[in-house]
Amino acid sequence: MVDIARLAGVSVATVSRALTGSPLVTAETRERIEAAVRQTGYAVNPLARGLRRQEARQILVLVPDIGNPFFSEVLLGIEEEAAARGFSMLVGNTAKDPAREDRHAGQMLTGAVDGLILLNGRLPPRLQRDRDFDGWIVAVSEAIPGGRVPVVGIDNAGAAAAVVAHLAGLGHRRIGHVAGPESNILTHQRLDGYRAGLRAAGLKPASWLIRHGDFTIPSGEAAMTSLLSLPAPPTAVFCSNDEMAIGAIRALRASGHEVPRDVAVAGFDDIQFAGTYEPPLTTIRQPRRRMGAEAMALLGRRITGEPGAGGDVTLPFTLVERRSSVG
Amino acid sequence: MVDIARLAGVSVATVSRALTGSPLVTAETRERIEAAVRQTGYAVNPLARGLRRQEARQILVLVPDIGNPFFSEVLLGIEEEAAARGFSMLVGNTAKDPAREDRHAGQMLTGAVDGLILLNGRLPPRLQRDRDFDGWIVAVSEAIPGGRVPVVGIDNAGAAAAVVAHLAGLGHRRIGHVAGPESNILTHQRLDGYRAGLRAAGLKPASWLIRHGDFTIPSGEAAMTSLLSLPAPPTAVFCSNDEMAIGAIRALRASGHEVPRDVAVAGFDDIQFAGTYEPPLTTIRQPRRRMGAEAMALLGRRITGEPGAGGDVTLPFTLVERRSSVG
DNA sequence: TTGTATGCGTTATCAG
DNA sequence: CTGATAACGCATACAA
Repeated sequence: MVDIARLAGVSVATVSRALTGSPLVTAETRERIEAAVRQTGYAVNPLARGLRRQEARQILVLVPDIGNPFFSEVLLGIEEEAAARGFSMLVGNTAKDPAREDRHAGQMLTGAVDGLILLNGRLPPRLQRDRDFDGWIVAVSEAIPGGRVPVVGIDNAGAAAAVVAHLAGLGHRRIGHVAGPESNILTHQRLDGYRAGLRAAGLKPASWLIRHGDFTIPSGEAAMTSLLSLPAPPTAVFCSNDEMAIGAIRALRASGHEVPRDVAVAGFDDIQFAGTYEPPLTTIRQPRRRMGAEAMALLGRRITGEPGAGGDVTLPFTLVERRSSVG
Repeated sequence: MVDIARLAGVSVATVSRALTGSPLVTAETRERIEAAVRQTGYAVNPLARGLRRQEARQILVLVPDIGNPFFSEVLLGIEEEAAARGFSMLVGNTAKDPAREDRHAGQMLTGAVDGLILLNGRLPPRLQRDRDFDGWIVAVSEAIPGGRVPVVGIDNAGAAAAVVAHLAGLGHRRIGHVAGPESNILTHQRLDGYRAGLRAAGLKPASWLIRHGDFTIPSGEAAMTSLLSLPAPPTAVFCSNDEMAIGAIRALRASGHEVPRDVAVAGFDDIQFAGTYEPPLTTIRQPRRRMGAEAMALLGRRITGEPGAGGDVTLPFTLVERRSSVG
């Protein structure tokens, strides 16, 4: 910057002003400075600026598994909105490990990042005690226990109920459910919606039609296999995510059943391969990319202290009817 | 830090030395300082440290599409290795847009990041002219034209040849190929391998058995449809990635062919759903996570100036034989 | 072994 | 409108 100043024949203070778009600079002076910048290829040092301004213009996203397509699509939305707002995106993989969560969360304390987006369903331990950062944390998809963190997501219970309504509308009366892990908030929201959907269709929720998986394909296979061993197996199954639905279909196929003729199957999320699978999967489409973008927008507003920052954001979902349920 | 100094009754310089692990500190003094740190929850400001040391302890990964499972798994490997080495990972989505590439690449020039990992097959324009950063750039999977950047990946030609050998070994004599985009380096490497594999099996490469797609499912469908319209369609098809292989299978199914009975299909990459698809896909498994980790390790060594930094890294691939080819 | 002083590159305050 | 200068938080050369 001192070089630019010399080249343009002004002080560094003026260079700084010109570069930050201050109105206190003559058009002519500004032009000289910009010429010097172009000539030298100079670029402001973000570390120095950040140190001075006490901000980093970076945000951190904590993800349990970057490799999971659901999360990576959310990341895409976050990145685009972040870039549009002049923020860079740091990504930390936590693998649901509290120690890693804390290590990454340390970047909030040190000022390395200005905000935090959580995709992993909970606050890192050290942030649970420390409420100082509450205003700079946003969650996506999965609500954070404690209710301190605003969430950007869909109405999971409503979506689950919509799936059940669809299945019931097809004439099914024994509708099973492959739920997620017990501890997961989404599991409960979707389970509640499943029950509500049954009641709305005049059916009685029965706990023996419910199995818990862990959102993986093998767990969906195991859950379906278990359901099939029932004296009166379900004729339709709503799975809490698409991976488990694919697992369920595999189990059905392995035991000689045809989908949806013998058993209808529905998933949740509309991951990339849901529409390509054989049979294509009936599922709930979540606007993942938009969820990411909205979360970043909300966080950005909070960081820059814009007035209408707002709280929770609920986005619309879509029930996508495909061959796994409607043959 | 000044607080810590006061608390421990030493100067900030000593605190700094203690925190950076300098040997010039009494065990006893160090203990007092560490106690003060624990008590206050103090953490070093990375911006200040970075400004002083002229480093950021951050690296940037440029990805064409974060949402693509292939890339996101590589990211996972990069993140883990980066974290292990004390680096944070910034991710920039380029969508193959040179303007975005340049915007992100600017972080190299400003010193916001210490290194760059390329997953998008080319150098950002502004870095093509400027060779100053050559030592701090590493590519994964896809070689960068110009040969200035070390690549971490597999022997793509060898892998393609292995697939063809497998297909030929099954008795196929008309083996088609659905290649990637013309401009892509991987396309050419795999195309070369395909031809080499044919010759090794005593078959003659024929250009009419080759179609180009763009690595998407629909493009694979279109390519296969086109191949099927041939007077003598191939009895086996090697696709340059799994998405196109899935597209090919869809096209075959749509036109009443059964896989692999009528036509055998093989893909490349072994993405998550390759093994779950119906039929499960014969493909080449790339060690994506490890590729990411090795790339970060290489970059880390270069940044810290370790002696045996090395150049290109070629990792082993695996031919995974599944039902799409061996029925 | 520890303390003092300086500079890393910017921005903001205060004069002019 | 512009310039001089202090301060952001830390690491290091130099003294002690």
